[in-house]
Amino acid sequence: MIISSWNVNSVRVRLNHIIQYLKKNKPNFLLLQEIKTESKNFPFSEIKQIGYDSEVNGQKSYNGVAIIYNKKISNINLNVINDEQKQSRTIAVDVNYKNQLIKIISVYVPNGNPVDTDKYQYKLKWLKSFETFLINQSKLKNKLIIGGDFNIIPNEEDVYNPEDWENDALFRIEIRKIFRKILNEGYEDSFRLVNKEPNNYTFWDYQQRSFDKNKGLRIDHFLLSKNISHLIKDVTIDKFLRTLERPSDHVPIRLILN
DNA sequence: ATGGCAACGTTTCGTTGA
Repeated sequence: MIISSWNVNSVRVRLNHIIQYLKKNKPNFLLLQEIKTESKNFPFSEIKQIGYDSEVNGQKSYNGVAIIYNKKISNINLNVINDEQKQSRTIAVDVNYKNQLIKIISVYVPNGNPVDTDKYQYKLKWLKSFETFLINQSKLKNKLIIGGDFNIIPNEEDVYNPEDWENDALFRIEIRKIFRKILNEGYEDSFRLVNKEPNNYTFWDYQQRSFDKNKGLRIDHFLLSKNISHLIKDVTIDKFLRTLERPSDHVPIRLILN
């Protein structure tokens, strides 16, 4: 089974890239973030034409997440946590894989900048309640795959110039500690299980030729509950998508399961 | 070569993102 996750920065602008990606890589699930549209304007029929169904938690202008899939799913859940600002940042489905029930979550964590505003406080509170949800799931011994834009740079090797980012909402110690706490509660950063090399990024800013200079960030992640981490065969970053005309500033990450 | 983002909504600029 193949599961990909991609912050597309507008599903309507990126539709051709998405279709190209589905045809080429044939993931069974594609988790989207920042679709930037209401659910009713999601391109359901264009995606259905190439054999995929879609579940959508949309929002006008900003945020919005979705799951595109070609497997039998159940238990669709918009909003796995209570979002105090009612922003569309999570969607989950269950799938039966090798006789075990696995919950697949597409997540778009708040950015949190600037750090001296309520946007940062919102990120902190949001992450705390997401952490609580994941701890509860862990206690229940549930099997989870969480893919998405976490807006967290986990470590120094995940950013081109760490000293420039020390006080940024993506890299503050306080934020990185929450990420570590989640891992300590029984989750695996799947990419780091298969690749220890620095400078592997999933995002490059549109500005200042960041992609050409490889000035990027690793902020898109696949976390797996440790009770299914043995299923991880490979995790790749599909950097090619950043070279297309009018790309998203993020590229997909792709999880291949045994 | 010596500069330089993009998407949205309502516009033709302000806001947001990372």
